[in-house]
Amino acid sequence: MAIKDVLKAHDVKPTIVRIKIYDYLITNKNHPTADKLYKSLIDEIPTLSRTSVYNTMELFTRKNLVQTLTIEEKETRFDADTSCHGHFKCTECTEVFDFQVDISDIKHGLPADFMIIERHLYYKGLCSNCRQTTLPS
Amino acid sequence: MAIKDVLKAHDVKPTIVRIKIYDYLITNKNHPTADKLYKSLIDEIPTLSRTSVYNTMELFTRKNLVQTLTIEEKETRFDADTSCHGHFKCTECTEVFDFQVDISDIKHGLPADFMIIERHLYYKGLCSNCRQTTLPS
DNA sequence: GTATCTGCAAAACATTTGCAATTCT
DNA sequence: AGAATTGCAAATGTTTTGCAGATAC
Repeated sequence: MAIKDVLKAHDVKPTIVRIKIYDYLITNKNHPTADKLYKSLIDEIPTLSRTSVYNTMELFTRKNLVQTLTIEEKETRFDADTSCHGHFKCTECTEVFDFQVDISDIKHGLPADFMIIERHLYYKGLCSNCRQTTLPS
Repeated sequence: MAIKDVLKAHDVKPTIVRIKIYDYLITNKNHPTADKLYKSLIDEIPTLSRTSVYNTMELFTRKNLVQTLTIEEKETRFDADTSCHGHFKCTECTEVFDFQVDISDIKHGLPADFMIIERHLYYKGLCSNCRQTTLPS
């Protein structure tokens, strides 16, 4: 399905800015911050503003086209994969990796009448690469 | 054990500011932000500054006296319970609840050579109260 | 031509930094 | 006195806001 049709299917009008941003997200599954999106796209869209990136991501989140990741304070990241999965952030290279996990049926101690809408699981640690580099023992 | 001894046990010199902050955290298990801590303690310690709150929380985190919660962008919260447990944030009343959960042995799809150092699980939704209030059906 | 989208500049906020004043031993 | 702690004021960095100009149907 073409990108513009994905946007339309989520009730989002396909504009240049939105198509390019969504394209970036699904092409580079790298959980970018707003600033990273801006810097990555400014060459392609020289008139792009940070405001538009924020506007777009707010819209995408509302329309469920992306999910918003809050792993580290001061950096909101976006993920075009809205399915339920975990995130691993390497504290050394700062890369964020997706991982598959089923957290929908974890036994938890919450009262039964709490309504759970979103579930987030993230780990922090060292990825394979950085583990070897920083702990050369 | 007296608070000052808890601090000493974690290699933290017990000063008035530090004792009051730690006292607040274990007395009100309400996952306060830095600003909430500041506002809650300014009456008791009229010379208190936000800087000291930040300094203290950074020290406490480093010395493993508290854990830092990042659930929502733009609000870092602190929890004096450093054991492994989940957090539920009610999006209506903004309250954060602890819940008991065992996530140490969740089956995940990460490569075996990733070194996991921290695990965080949080849910968002509506607590019992707000569920009744906002969905009166 | 009207509604929506975009972008600039300024504002808002949380957090950090540099440095001076204070406190503790 | 000397080292650590504290607090002020200014700086930083991210996100938001108001509004004007551009774009689309």
